[in-house]
Amino acid sequence: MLKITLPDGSVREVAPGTTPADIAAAIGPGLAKAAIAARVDGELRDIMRPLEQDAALALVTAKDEADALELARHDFAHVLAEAVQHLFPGTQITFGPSTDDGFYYDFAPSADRGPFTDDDLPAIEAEMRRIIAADKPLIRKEIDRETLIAQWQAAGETFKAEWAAELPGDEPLTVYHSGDGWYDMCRGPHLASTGRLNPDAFKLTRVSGAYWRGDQKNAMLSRITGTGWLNKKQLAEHLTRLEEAAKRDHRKLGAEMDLFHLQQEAHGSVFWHPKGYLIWRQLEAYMRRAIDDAGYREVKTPQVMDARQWEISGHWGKYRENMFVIPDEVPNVEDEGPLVSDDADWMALKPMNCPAHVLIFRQGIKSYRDLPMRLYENGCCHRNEPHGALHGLMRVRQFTQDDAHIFCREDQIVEEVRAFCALADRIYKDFGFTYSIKLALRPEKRFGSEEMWDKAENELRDAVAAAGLNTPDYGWEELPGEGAFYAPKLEWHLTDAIGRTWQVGTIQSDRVLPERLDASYVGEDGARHRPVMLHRAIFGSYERFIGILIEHYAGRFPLWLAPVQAVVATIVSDADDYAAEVLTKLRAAGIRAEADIRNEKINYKVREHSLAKVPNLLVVGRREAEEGKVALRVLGSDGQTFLSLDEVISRLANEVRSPDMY
RNA sequence: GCUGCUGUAGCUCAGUGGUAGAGCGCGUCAUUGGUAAUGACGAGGUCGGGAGUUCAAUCCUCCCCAGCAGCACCA
Repeated sequence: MLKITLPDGSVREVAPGTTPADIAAAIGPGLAKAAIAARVDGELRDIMRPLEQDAALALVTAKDEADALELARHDFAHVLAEAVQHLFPGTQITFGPSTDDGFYYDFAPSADRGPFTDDDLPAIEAEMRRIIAADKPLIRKEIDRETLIAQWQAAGETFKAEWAAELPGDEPLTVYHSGDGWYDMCRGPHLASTGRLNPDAFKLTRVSGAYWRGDQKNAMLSRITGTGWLNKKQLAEHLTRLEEAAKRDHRKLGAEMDLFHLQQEAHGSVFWHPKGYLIWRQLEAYMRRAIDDAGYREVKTPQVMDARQWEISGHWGKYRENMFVIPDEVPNVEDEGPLVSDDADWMALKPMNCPAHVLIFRQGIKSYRDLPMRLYENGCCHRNEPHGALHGLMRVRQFTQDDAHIFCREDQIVEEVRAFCALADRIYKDFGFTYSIKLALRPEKRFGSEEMWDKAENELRDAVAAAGLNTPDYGWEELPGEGAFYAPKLEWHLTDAIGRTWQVGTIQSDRVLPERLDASYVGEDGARHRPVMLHRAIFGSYERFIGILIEHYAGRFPLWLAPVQAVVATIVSDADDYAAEVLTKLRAAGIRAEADIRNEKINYKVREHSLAKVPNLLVVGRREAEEGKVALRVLGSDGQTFLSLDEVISRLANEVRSPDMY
């Protein structure tokens, strides 16, 4: 007999081969119905999988939401695969996991049919519902590896055969059969039967391409993605969340609020409109105050440099596919012949600012007394990004980084990184972000010795500890293998108002570039030494950061960033003169204000400026004009307050200050 | 770059093998109205670009470009 310990501490003796489902049934019919899986010694398992030894057993029900969702999503993927193979014989199955909000399955469609399209989804959904309604048992079986590979090959499932052959270990593999002979190789666990899924809790959302095993060199598979939940309500809530996120889309709000636009003649580069550029200028001014205080000095470096310089820095060899290159000669103006000669010299638009900053450092002889030297640049970079990667402001081909390089001695690294952590902390909090910090450790392909990496990683660890940020509150985590090829890096991941995360800030120590560009300083000993170079950014790029801010604030910028901080709206034209007076005073107080004296009803004006997300609406009619007051309506509130003009001015003048000016 | 989808007025979208329509916006006129849409009239597009099929293409076919969703990429 086996001794099975339940969560309440009680022990049941059962015969070997008893399943968790049997035990649930023995406890009570309610539990038997609710139990969907089991945790056996902590491991999530099928409820129908026989117990073979003494174990601690906990039955899993829908109340264990994380487990229940994981099981359901995994099963949805399984049902999706079966449905597709029913409907489209000849389609090969490959791989289909659960995801954060659902599941997907990658298929290799038959050659004559080609990839799936959106039009196929309704039929597939219907077939999935049929399979769920059929309530087919999902039966786990162990199968000898060679047998399975032979079966897959016989069935023409070459991807599965490849996968099975390469799975590590030599123990038997597991497959899950669903009723009528269909099966997929899968570690499991699964629900006991397809009928455990809620047919109204999933939706196929898209088809797309995906490379086999995530490698561009491999075949392009056809991926069908769905979202899956435990019940209809959860699905509806999820769809609502997606709609809410879509409302914040910076591309949509950017157009509606007249902040910027993109067009195909300059795809990947932004046309900033006056209101959008106003936000940019606020951020720029804010950042300049911050870096001035922190002991940086601002520089400006060339947009175009000779290809030979990029060869020396290593970019020509490692990064050229992302660079825009320019012939260093007068283009051929004749109708005939090539635009440039075969032996043209080449220049390139800078994709990064770091080499230029080293070149500034190298001018003249630097002493240890000059260190740390912190050079900051609003550096406009161009990168020839793959077209499919471009996305609004988030991924562009021309962008401006808040980029700085700190040249310092080895013994200054920890303090410099610590100070940067403090600076970043203050800045992110000013924008209302929380964040987590990750340390990306040495990747497989890397330069430098193990000793150098040990040292570099420890320096960053020490600095984060010195800043007090290596705690769970700051999501402190180390990411093995994620570092740059020349250095480990610290990454700041912001969490926005609706819980999404964005990687923006970074600092990384670099001993490679100073070497390549032969940067040196004279030490106390009179000898030449290599400085270490810390690459760092807080916004990352102005473009992307503004994109993130638009979505974070849903377009309702805090007052100091709002392009238009107040609108004076008249009710009757008799108040026009007074409105002009109010406008003048607002502007004199440094408030970005406009007047709306159009011949429109006040309802119309309120609606329009509210939709335009103007933070303060100052309504003036005859009464206000006579009494020297305004009716202040603050965005997001229903009512209005009547204040004297002086009160409103002093109140707004106080509120429009940026957070670092308090 | 790869797979799929999309591309009609400033915006959102409808539509048809016989050279296009709505709402909003815009303009003009009337209206001076107290906190989320006053009314009337009017202007505005050759239907992403190129080629082909056809008597005839915005609509069908092909190529190109861009956008969108993923994948890959992201110093």
